[in-house]
Amino acid sequence: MARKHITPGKIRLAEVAKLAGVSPITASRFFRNPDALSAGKRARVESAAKELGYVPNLAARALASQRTEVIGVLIPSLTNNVFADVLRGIYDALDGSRYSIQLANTRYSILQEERLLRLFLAQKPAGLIITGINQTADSRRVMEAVDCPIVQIMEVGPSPIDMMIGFSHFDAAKAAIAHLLAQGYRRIGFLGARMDPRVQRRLDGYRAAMTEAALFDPQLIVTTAIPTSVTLGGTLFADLLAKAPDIDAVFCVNDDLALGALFECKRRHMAVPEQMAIVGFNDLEFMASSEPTLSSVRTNRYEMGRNAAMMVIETLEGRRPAEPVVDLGFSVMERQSSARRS
Amino acid sequence: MARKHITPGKIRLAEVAKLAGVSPITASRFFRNPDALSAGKRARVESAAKELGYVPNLAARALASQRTEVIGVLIPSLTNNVFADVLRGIYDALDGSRYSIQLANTRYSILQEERLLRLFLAQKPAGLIITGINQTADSRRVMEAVDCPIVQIMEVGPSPIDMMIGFSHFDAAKAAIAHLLAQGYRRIGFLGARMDPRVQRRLDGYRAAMTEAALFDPQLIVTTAIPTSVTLGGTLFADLLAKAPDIDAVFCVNDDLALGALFECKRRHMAVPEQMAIVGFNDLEFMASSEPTLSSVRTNRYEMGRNAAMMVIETLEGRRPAEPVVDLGFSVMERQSSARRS
DNA sequence: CAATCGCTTGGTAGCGCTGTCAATATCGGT
DNA sequence: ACCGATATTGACAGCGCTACCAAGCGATTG
Repeated sequence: MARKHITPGKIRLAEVAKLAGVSPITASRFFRNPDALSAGKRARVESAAKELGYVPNLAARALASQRTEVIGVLIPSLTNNVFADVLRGIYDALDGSRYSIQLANTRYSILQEERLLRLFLAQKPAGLIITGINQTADSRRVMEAVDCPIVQIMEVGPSPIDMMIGFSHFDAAKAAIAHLLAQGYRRIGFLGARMDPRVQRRLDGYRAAMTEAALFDPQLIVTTAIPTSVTLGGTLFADLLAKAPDIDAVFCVNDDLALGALFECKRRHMAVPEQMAIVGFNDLEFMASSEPTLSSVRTNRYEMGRNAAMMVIETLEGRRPAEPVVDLGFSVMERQSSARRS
Repeated sequence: MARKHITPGKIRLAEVAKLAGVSPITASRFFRNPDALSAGKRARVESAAKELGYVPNLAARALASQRTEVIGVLIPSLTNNVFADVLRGIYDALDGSRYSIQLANTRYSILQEERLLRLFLAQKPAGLIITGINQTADSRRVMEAVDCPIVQIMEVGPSPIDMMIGFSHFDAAKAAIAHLLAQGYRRIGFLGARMDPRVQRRLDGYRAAMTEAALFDPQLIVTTAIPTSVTLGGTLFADLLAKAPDIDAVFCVNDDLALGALFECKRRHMAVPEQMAIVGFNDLEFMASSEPTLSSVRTNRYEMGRNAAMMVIETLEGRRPAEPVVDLGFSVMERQSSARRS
């Protein structure tokens, strides 16, 4: 005998089948597709499984069926509130389903992403959720070759690998600037941190809006590769004021920067919005309850995660979503910090 | 033949072994314990694996070895910044190791936690990280029966299930109040939300400090079961002021509440700290850059996650940590919002 | 020089489940 | 009563890997 005898207390599918008086394969079917059983056997297997406290061995299942029930999720950051909301949506959608999540953090590196992707795909995931549309050419190739539903999240763009859900960062930033212009602001600064591809597209939206209004001026732009923080928002805003002391508004690529800018204004006794309008991005919870309340661009992060997971599940269950690319849009939340100029 | 023939392109351990000119079992050992091979074979297997792009099949490994290389992590919330930091620590510690993480969200329910725990343990995880010390009696029983390293995180207390890493929420809150008392504040309010066990212990710490100073007054306490938010901080603070208009300071069980209280002070044109001192808890990044800067109790969340994961790994590798219970402490960050009363 | 030891290596037999296909039961229609 | 179609069930083999045991081998020892 090659190994020690079977653990006596261990409950395997065979035990359940024997107690139910059916063959193991029938018991197996009960757990995967109960409708295929006759009502009588279904009830017998069910009660046998409950009586024995049977729990399927997922490793054995994965090995025999050559697939897993794991959905891989690749996100660039665990700290960022934005992804926390997306993740919550994903977990909520998968809660109670047979699928579980394998999470990995790319740290905003597409090379890391490629490495993690290969790692994931080698384990034959049931599906994949990946952030953004800027993968390496190799990553794309690998994903196109693989046979599982893939959803790109956080933004929409041309040529999805498979499915896609998000919104246009370009349009969202442009709309934020349009709002400021409509309120009468003219010298609108731009604050950007971490400059990942999506932030870059927000900058493009800003540039487009300002150029259309014939107000574009590179002096109005301050960016850095440093990860975002409230403190950084204050620092960058100070830099911006040094470069362009005559600005009357500032668009921040996220709400942390906006909050930092607000505090910096307070420190300088600049009235918001009278002397300085502020608009953020994402509309985190605190934006609506600061003093003054801060304008922002609301993005539907929870829904993005939730729908992405649901799109994967539906595809796996053969009900492929009618529309593979979903634009969740955004809305400009106009609050005190960008009220009309007096 | 029971199933279609082996996929031609598939690379299995056997292929690697053949190319390397060794037996499959020797190749297997290379991936699990390279030191057990002679230098020559080790190099041959290594280059064969690389040449073929071999990736082990984890399902087969788990089935054959009767264990997985998955560490289960049970946390109460995905949204809370505090857990985001802990998670980051865990992921960082496990990055590059053979272990992966299975995350589940208990939503602050110990019954959910028990359910998830059973689900996890049925899959024989390599280890387990679980939040807090308030598990159900059944959960405890189940965990004590299982043979894998378990780390309770976020707080320390008596009778660990296995290992434990955190700090005393009681002492931390007490220290925050001691600081306010030392600064001359006397009517110190308490703002609490979500009132989970750890927040409850912060309340106990507050009560102890106030009672010792003969300043305890139940009118000073405002709590709610509602999940925390900045907006809620403002609301609760307003409630507190209605109950006890003569307060001169407020201790908030987390930084979001503290920020909300600060904004509410601004709305009411109450000077901070002259008319109202504020102290938060956790010391999130923004506390140091608000205007005024906000005092808080710094907790070592990232380190907690990181060390917890490392404790699990070390135990798995036979180097059991000398000290199974680690108190990471805290520090009261004294900032403008609780400067000495003038 | 035989006995012993430690280190490496390999053979064998599953781990617990499911894909494939065949066999049987059931059923309505003619 | 017969036929084909459909619904249910089961037998078999094997998914890719590792636990267990045994054997080979050179070095060490009395």
